[in-house]
This record gives sequence, structure tokens and C-alpha cells, in this order.
Amino acid sequence: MSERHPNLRERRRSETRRVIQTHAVRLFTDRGYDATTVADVADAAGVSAMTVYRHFPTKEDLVLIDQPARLIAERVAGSSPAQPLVRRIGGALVDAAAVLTGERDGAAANERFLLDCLRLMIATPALRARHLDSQYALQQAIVDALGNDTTDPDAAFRAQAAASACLAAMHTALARWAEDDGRVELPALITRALAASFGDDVVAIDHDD
Amino acid sequence: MSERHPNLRERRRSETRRVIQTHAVRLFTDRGYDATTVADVADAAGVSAMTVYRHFPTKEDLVLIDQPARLIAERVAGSSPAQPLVRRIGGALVDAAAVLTGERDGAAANERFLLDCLRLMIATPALRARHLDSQYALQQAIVDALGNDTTDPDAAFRAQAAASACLAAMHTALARWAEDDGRVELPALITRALAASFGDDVVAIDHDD
DNA sequence: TTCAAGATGTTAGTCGCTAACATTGAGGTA
DNA sequence: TACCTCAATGTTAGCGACTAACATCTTGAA
Repeated sequence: MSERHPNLRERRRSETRRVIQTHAVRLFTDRGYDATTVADVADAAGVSAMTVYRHFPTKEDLVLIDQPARLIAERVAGSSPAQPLVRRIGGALVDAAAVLTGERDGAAANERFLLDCLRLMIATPALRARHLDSQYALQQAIVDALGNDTTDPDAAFRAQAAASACLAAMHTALARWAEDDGRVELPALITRALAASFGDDVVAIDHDD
Repeated sequence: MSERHPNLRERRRSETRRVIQTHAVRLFTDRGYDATTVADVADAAGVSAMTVYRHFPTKEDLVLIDQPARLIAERVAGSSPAQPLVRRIGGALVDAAAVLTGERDGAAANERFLLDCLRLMIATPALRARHLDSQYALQQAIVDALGNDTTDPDAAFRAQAAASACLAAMHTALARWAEDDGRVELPALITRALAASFGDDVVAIDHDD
């Protein structure tokens, strides 16, 4: 009951959520993350501190962006098992980045906000740690999507190693993207990071799988 | 003044530190990290909570092990710049692991304690996040040790990407090592993780540089 | 109009962590 | 031996993140 109809009450809820998050990122950027209390954010957003926690489980979640795990996992699962692991995973990461930074509704404003969040995540130890751990969760999703023989522990180990290395390279690209203020195309940066780690041949362009 | 002479007063200090950490890891393992308060640890160690914080800046530091950054950085700096980046870094990681897990004073007991810490770090989100972030600091040390041309931003980017990917692979090896309770040699696991990520040829054995 | 449920506010409390001050005991010195 | 200094520890008070419980108000539907 009350599942469809994304209008009415739920619109307000997502609106207050957006307001809280916007004020939070602004305050964190201006005053610093640690120097800003959740009460400060709540005041700025015109709500109580409790409401902030009802929308975001922790202060860190005010900045962390949801990793598009499903988007990436689908592309990994759809890649040819004949290719090397890092190529399957790397290709999925590049494709997903292209989708996310490409056409969109409020593309420009959305990207600015995303860049602000990224900069905070990279500059603030607590946020950087949480972000790296969320990539760890994404790693599990990728390993599952590879669809390996579950009876072969060595294959699982190799999948974990390849996935973690690919995600680490992508994180380097994300950091560079934020540094450059989004001026360089994210998919190209990811491709370069993958090439620097795994060799140019692994990320050669072929879009027909 | 009072720098040499590692005896007397300083011996007690390092002893209480050891007692606190031992009880902490035991309690965390038995009851769970989140379910154990710092006051619990202090009581078990027979000290006040304040004393715990005087020896360990945060609750997380009771479990986190110091990354041997200098050991690794030295080996990276000493590697031949003619080799590929991942080979230089990967070799340093394998060598450092061999040194650390090899001969030692109280080798057996020390390794057991290290394995307990590793298991906690991998199973507990907060600790895992902090550990991943400390690897991020290690990454910077490795990039510096590579001694790149600082005027070439592209070389720096490639160094970051390669270092992060290598460390991610090593983390996979560490996780597996803890799972296997240290039964498999850590250097061999790291080598396998590197091979799975970067190809077998990159980690071929040649110990004379 | 009325009612059930969801969103918000309020209060009190736990826990990680810090600052300030008091106390103790070890180490060197007269 | 007596004394002095200072490091190590304990104590207290307090901040901020976060939770639980209860009260209130509004919304959406019958």
C-alpha cells in the first residue's frame, strides 16, 4: 500500500532531503566538515537535528554519493567471459561513467554538486575512509556479477584481486576528475588510469561485445 | 634529554600499552567491536579510560597496525626505473611482506596477534574503512618514492593509478591471508594477487636488481 | 468529517573523545 | 637521605554524534 504514486507526500520528503543535503555540502565546504555540527546543518535547513538523522543515517552520508552498483554490475555480467578480468571490469567502469556524466535532466547543476561531494570526500579523512569502504562493497557486487565458478576458490581470489585493482584505478581517476573540476571527461580519465595500471592493450577500444 | 635508555620508565609505558591493546583485541573479538566500549577495555586492562586515549588516539587505533611505509618506500626507491611501475611497486610489496612475516623475535605470537587484528579490520566496517584510508596514505609514500619528474602531471597520475591498484591487490591478499589463518605464505599470496591483476609476466621472479 | 499513518519535534541518554586540574611515583641531584 | 622535577595516571566536566521514546501535527484516504 502506498507504493506507486511518486507524488504528493513523498515529493515533500525528497525535497526536504535535498534541502538538507544541499545546505550540508555548502556548510562543509565553507567551514570544513569537522567544524560543522549536524545541528548547524539542521538549523541552516530549517529542520531539527532529529530530522537530519531520519533522512541520513550518519553525518557522513550527507556527502557520500550512491555508487551505481547495479549499473556497473549489469555491464560486468553482460561482458564476454572470454576477455581478461580487468578488461571486463574496466570496460564496465568506463561505460557506466559515460552514462552517468552524459545526458541527464539537470546535468550541469547535478555535476557541480557531485564534484563538490567528491572534493569533500577526498579532502576529509573520515569521508575518504567511508568512500573507500563503499567501493569495497561495490567490489563484492562486481565479483558476483563476473559469475565465476563458485567451486573454484582460486578463481574467486583472482576475481577479487582484479576487481579491487580496477576500482582503485577508478578512484584515482575520480580524484583527478575532482581536482580538474570536471574539465576533463571522466570516462577518458578512467581509461587512462586503467591503462597506466594494466597496460594500454588491456583497455583498447572495441565497443562490440 | 631522556631519549636513549629504552629502559626503566619507558618499559612500563610500552608494557601498559601492550596490555591495553591485548585486552582490546580480545574483547573486540569476543563481544564484537561496536558492543565493546572503551570503558570496557580500560576496565579489563585495569586502567582508566583516559589512559587508553593517552596511548591510542582513537578506539580504532587499538586494532589498526602500522603499515611499514618506510620499509616499502625504500624498496620502491631502490628499484630500477626502467621496469614498469606495477613491477617496481609489486616487487617492493612482496619483499616487504617477506621481511615482515619472516624471521622475528616472538614470531609466532606476533603473527597470531596480527592475524586477529586483520580479521577484525576486515569484518568491522569502521575498522575496514580506516585501514583502507591508511593504505591511501601509504600510496602517497609509494608515489613519492618512485621519484617521478614532478613537472610531468601525467607521470604523477600514472604513478597514482599504478600504486593504488597494486595496494588494492595487496589488500585482497591480506584478506585472504587472514581468512586462511596465515597458513599460506603471505608473499606468495601477494604475488598471486598481483598476477591476477596485472598478468603473470609482470611479477616474474628476478631478485637481482 | 473522521481516522490511520507518516513526518517532524522534543527530551533524555549513551558513547567516543577532549580539556583542565589534581595526584602519584620515578629519577636524578644536593 | 632528603628533595625536586616531571612524566604517567586519575578525575571531572563537557562537546558532539547518534538513538530511543513519546508527543504533535499534517496528510491522504475512507
